[in-house]
Amino acid sequence: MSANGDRNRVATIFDVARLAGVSHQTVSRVLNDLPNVRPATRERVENAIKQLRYVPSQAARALVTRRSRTIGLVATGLPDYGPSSVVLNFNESARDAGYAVIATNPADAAASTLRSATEMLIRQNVEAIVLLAAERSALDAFDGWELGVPLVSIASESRGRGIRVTLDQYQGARAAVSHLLELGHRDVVHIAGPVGSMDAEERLRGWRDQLAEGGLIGREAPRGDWSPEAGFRIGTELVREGAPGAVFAANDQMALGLLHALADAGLAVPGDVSVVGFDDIPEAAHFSPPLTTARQDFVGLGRDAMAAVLTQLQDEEATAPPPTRVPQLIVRASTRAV
Amino acid sequence: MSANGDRNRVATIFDVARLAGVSHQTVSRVLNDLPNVRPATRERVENAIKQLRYVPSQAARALVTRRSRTIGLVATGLPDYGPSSVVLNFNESARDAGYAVIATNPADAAASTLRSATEMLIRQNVEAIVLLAAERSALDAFDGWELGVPLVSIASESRGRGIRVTLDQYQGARAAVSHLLELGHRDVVHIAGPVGSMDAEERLRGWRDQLAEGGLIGREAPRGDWSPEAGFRIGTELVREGAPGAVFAANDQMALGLLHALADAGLAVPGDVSVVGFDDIPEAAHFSPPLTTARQDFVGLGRDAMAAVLTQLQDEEATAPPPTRVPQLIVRASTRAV
DNA sequence: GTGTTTAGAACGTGACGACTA
DNA sequence: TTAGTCGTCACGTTCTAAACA
Repeated sequence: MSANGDRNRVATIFDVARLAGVSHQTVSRVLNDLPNVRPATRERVENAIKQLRYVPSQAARALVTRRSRTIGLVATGLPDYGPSSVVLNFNESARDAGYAVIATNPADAAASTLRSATEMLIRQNVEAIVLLAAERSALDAFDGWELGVPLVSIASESRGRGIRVTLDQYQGARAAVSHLLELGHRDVVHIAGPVGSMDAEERLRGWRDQLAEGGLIGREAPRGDWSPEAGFRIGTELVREGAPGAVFAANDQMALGLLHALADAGLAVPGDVSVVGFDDIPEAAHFSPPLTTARQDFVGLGRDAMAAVLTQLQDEEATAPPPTRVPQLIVRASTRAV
Repeated sequence: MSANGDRNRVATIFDVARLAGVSHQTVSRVLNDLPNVRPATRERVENAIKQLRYVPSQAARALVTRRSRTIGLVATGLPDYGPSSVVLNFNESARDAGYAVIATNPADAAASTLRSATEMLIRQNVEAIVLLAAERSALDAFDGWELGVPLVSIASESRGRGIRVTLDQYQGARAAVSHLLELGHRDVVHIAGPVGSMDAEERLRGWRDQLAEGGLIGREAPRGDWSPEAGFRIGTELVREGAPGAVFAANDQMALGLLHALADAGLAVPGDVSVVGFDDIPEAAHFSPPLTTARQDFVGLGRDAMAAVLTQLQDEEATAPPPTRVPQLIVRASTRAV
């Protein structure tokens, strides 16, 4: 009957106070590391806390301080490697700053889905909301919406409200294409990401601009959806039309599918076709052949996002935007001079 | 000055009550969908809520109901595909059940790290804790620890306290090896995962038992750490010792590194060596060659975990363990009959 | 009576001013 | 004066019981 311990009662600050022979207010001072507590008193209180296995009620605390020590994260694009890494690193940074993270992963990027996911976070009284936005529409869903808390968006376009942190997709793409041009390639096809993806648009723009700077105009392939399957399908089409000398794929997964299609067609990489990807996922170094790609600093991005949150929460105006991080080209074996 | 709107005051239940011309208690009834509210009254209250953009304070609610509507998730093994998928699907299931998830990702699996991460969740007054445990030591860190809330662990071994949900690594491994045996292979090497990983141990055991049932004893390769690099390194060593007829790699990433090493050595897959992986990551279908592997139902696992939480939260004893899910072998082009 | 509504008492903290040695 | 301590109040909700149509 009572084997599972039916003492539901949990110790409160008053229980601690009684056991330590002080007032609850003194216990509160100890809990919050405030001064003006005699060391001996402090010790008695701390012992009582340990003895009763007392844990302060975050609910009561939040009620009176109006601070939940909680941040809401709306993350799209999971479980892909990039977004997953950002979430992971954001969580770590938040923990280091003493915040807990309530994460929610909308099933799709529809405005209504995003809003209801966010409303759940608001109901949980998060102190700020971080939006990891893959698609432009995700940003738009927040337009003209007064959340009541600061908003930080991780996105490749500067639209909508709130602070933005980002990785420089445009420069990353230019570096990738520049590498191919330096190798003497002139026919550089781009397999772009899906319409509506801000990363996809920026990489597409970088590809086009870098080619234009060399007086070239690139062939546009159909756009993919980031998946290896898309890369394979589009690669197969490319081969049918006549394979280009070089392909810049908008991410590593599509590059993988492309490699598959080229191999199936009996084309050698980099012998016949040079391939560059984007992201540097952990698998990329062991593709066949190992992939040249643009590495993104997801760790830094997660940290930037949390730093932006803290700025919003502490200061009112001091919003020096974080320095934008530029992807770094990792040259492996999938590219070669013509 | 006041451009950013210095009205920090947020509407309370009393403000709504006043505007609707009712008592705060009636508003509460409306909020909680309780009966005995006249339709006309309900409508007036709902209008007032909308007009004031009122959001109930979860803190105040949690204080009086002692329910935070929040679940803590301690996740190890991120950002790998498997754990990431489980987290993603658990989050969705939790949201469907009306719970928010506070996730924390301990940097390492040391007991102290795990405990402090968990203590943060306890301080947030989560109603239950879910432990996504890759390593055995993670489970051990919770041994003999009275959390004060239900514990559900997602793990491949049944040790420690709390309810456990799992995928059947052992049967998955047997299916993989069985496939190779049916193809006529006798020399089936296993590249196992790291010591301490429960998944690794179960897959190793499945490999050994399935071989033994055929009267065979397998060669043991050095153990890897799940990474493609480990697969490449161990693969290179295998080649030096004389390549086996078949290899069962404990996960797809190591299988990828192995494929890379075999290709470098000029060995054909599946011509010279057959390879089977584990997980079926999205990339696996486009490896060179496409990988035969054991697909895991991470979606179902996440759901199982949330179902277990709800069971713990609602009933006291009705703990029918969830049915264990068995991985499904996906046969592609990396295996062939001898 | 019965369906609706109301007033007051918790819940467990932190803020604040007052009290003591 | 001042370091240390204490008592009262407020935070915004749900619960309980009583009052009203």
